[in-house]
Amino acid sequence: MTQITQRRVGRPRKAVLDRVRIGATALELVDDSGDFTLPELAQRLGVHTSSLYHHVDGRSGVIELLREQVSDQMDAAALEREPWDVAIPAFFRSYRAVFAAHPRVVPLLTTTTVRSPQVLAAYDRMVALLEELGFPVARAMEVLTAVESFVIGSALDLAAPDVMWEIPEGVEAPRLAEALASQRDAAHRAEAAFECGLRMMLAGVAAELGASTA
Amino acid sequence: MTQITQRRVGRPRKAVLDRVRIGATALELVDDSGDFTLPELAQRLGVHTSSLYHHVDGRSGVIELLREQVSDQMDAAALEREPWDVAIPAFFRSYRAVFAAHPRVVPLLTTTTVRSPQVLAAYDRMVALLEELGFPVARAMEVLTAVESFVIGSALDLAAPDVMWEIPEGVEAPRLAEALASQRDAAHRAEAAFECGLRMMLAGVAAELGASTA
DNA sequence: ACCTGAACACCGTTCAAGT
DNA sequence: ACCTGAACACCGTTCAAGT
Repeated sequence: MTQITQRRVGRPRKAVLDRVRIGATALELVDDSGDFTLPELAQRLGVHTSSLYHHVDGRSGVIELLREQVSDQMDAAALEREPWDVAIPAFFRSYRAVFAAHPRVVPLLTTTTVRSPQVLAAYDRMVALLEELGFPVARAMEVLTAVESFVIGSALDLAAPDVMWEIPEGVEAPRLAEALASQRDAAHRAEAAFECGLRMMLAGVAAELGASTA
Repeated sequence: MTQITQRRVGRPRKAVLDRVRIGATALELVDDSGDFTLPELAQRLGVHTSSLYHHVDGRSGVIELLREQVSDQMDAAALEREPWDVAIPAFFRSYRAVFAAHPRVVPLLTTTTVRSPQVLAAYDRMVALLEELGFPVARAMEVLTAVESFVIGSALDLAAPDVMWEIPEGVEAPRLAEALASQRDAAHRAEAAFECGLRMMLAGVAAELGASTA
């Protein structure tokens, strides 16, 4: 019986790795376990840790791939809709929906800069929309950054433990305790708060516009 | 010449470490370098890594201490003011100010649950305020969580690199590019966006109240 | 109770060797 | 160009030994 042993050393005829496969596998890993290490990732890919360095710039490079993976799933086309107060919430809902599907990646992506072409295109479009509404450029950026902060915070809320607040023994917080007790499950809670905040933000845009043109 | 060599082994007469000193030193370290390791922390404290385990539960325990350090600096008393639309922004400004003073700790604190008595007292008071305004409990929690998400996102913005968005070569985003160019320095930018968002959120509270009681 | 020093498992990164 | 295997520095955690 001839054992066909695959060659184990040297360059394979066809590359076994590519950036997309690495990114997709890393996303799976984070979805499953909440974090990733390069050895774990390499194992899932059936490869040695050092092989990864031929395709990505170490751990931080993998995080970049994670960002690309989720960015690609956002619905940038949502911003083509009319009018602005349909387009903007539609985009941010898709933004949040992607993170709701992958909550555990959120903490990994909070610190770095946005470079994704699609996401940049979306923000470019939003700046244009806000300017059309009558905001001067500087004000448009303030509004946009404020909304962005809210959305990022809401995404983090998805990754948070079931309870955002926990009242230890001996601490008096009766109103908060009652309010916490009245909440539904975690997923519903986070979504309701997001929708509420989105409405508040849109009301805020209108108010800012009034103040800005007056 | 008699060399007075300090004893180096066994329990010291008086404990050299305590939780507050560990927390304060960890905060310094994160302020300086953006992160911390237990060996680094131990070195600053003039002690061996393993000594830390007599006072805190490893690395995650140190992160808890960091949370306590910053929570203690928030102005929970701000919520005693009147009326509500002075009290609430005053509290969140102090909340943000603490993180503005320690931006690099923010990414370390995003995932865990709030347990700090002072902060819980603040949220308890805010629930009460919102209920007095006429919100049912469930709605009050939605509003509060939305504002909290915005504030956390804004705190993260402080830790972010100078530019939140970066347009790579070949990517078309003329409006966004222009808007980015018009911005002032990072600190000013983040603060202006925060103040703008806070105004928007307050306008949103008013709008929600109208919708809720109508 | 509290600090030490050694030990362990694990991680990220580098690099020469192989095709 | 791309995978391997060994190597290195470093980290978090544990624990027996010492006072």
